[in-house]
Amino acid sequence: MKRADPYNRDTALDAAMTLFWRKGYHATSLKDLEAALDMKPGSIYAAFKSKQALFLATLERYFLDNRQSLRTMVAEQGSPLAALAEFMRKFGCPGEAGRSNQACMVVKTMLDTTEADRVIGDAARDYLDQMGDEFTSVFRAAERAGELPPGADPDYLAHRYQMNLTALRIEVQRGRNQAHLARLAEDLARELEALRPA
Amino acid sequence: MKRADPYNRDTALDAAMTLFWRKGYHATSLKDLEAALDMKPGSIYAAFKSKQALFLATLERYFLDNRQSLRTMVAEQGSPLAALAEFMRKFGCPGEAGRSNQACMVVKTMLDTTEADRVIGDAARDYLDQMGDEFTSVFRAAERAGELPPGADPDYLAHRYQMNLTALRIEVQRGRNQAHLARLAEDLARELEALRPA
DNA sequence: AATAAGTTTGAGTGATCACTCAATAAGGAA
DNA sequence: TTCCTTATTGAGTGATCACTCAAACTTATT
Repeated sequence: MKRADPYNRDTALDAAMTLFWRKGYHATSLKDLEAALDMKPGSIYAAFKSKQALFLATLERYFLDNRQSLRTMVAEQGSPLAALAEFMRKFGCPGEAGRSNQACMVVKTMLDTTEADRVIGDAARDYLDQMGDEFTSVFRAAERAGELPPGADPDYLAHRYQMNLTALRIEVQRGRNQAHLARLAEDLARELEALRPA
Repeated sequence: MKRADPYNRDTALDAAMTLFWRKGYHATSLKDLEAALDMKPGSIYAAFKSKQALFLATLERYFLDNRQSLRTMVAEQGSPLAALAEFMRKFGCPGEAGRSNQACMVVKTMLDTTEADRVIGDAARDYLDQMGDEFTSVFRAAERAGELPPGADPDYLAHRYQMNLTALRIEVQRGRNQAHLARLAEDLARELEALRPA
C-alpha cells in the first residue's frame, strides 16, 4: 500500500481545530480525527502525543488566530474604538467572517469542561483572560486617543465588550437569521462608538 | 442482597439534571448516572428508556424550573421591569441563587451539540425560543404598565435581555469573584430599570 | 399460603474508546 | 548498492461505552 505524504503540521492542526471547534473535545473521537487529518493513529500520536495535547494545541492556535485578527484590525483601522466596533461587526456576518457558524471555541471549551479535565478548562480560562487583557489594552489606547469620556474604566469596558461578543457569537450558533444577526452586531458596534465624546 | 427502595422519579430526575448540567451530555457516562441516581442500569432503562431520553427529560425539567422561577418573580414583584431586574440580579449571587456555579444548562447543551445529536440540539434551541417568548411577554407587560419609553420594541429588548443573562451566567462559570459578578448583575439590572420613563 | 403482577438486579453484550508497537517504507550518507 | 535514521502503518491492546435480560425479589390479591 502507498504511503501518505509526510504530514504537514499546520494543515493537520487546522483540520483538528475545525473538528474540535465544531464537535467539542468529548464528542470528537480518534476515528473522527483520523479521517479529518488523514493520518493513522500511530502518526497522530507520534506528532501530537495525545488527544488532549492535540486539543490544547488547536485551542492555542485558535486563540492566537483570534488575537492576531484583532491586532490586525487595530492596525488597519484609524482609531482603536473603530477597530473594536469593526471586530464586533465581523461576527455578525458568519458567512463571510468566520470559518463556520460556531460560537467561540474557547467559550465552548470552558463550558463543557469540569474538574475531570482541569488542564483543558484552565487553558480555556487563561485564554479568555488573555483576550480580555487584549481588549483592555485597546480600550486604553482609545482612552489615550480621547475616544472615551472622562472617568471611563477601560478594564470594565473590556469586560462588557467581551461579554457582548460572546453573547453575539452564541446567537450565531443558535442559528438566528442573517438579518437579525447583522442588526445585533451593528447595534453593539454603534453602542461602542457612541462612547466617543461629541 | 438488599433491594433499594423503589425509585422516586422526581428525586432521580433532579440528581440526573444536576449531573448533566455540570458535566454535559457527552462527558456523563452511565456509570456516573448509576452512582448519582443510586440505580442499577436496568432500573434506569426501565424508568427512562435511554440516556438520551433521560437527558431530554432533565432538560425539560430545567427549562420548566427556570420559567417557573421567572413567573414567580413577576408575580411577586410589583412591576414587570422590576421583576426582570430582580431575575437578573439573582444570577449575580450564584452562592445563594442557583444550585451551582454553572452557566445555563440549555445554552451549554446547545453549544456542545451537533448534527449528530440533532434531537438534543433542537430541544435546546426550542427551549431558548420559549424562554425568549417568556421574556417578550414580560416586556410587553412592562410596556402596558407604561414602564417602557414610546416606540420600544419588546421583542428586541427581550432578545438583548436574554443575551445579557446568558453572558452573565457564563461569567459565573468562568469563576469570576463574587464582587465582580454582583457589580455586573447590578449594572445590568440598573440599565434595565433605566428604561423606565422619568 | 399460594399465586400473579410488577420491579430491581447486576453480570454480561458487542461496539467503540484512546492508545501502542513491531513491522514496513522512505530518504540520506557512504 | 548497503546501511542507518526517521516516519508511517494498521491490526491489536485493555478499558469503558451504552445497553439488555433472565433471574431474584417485593407487593398485592386470593
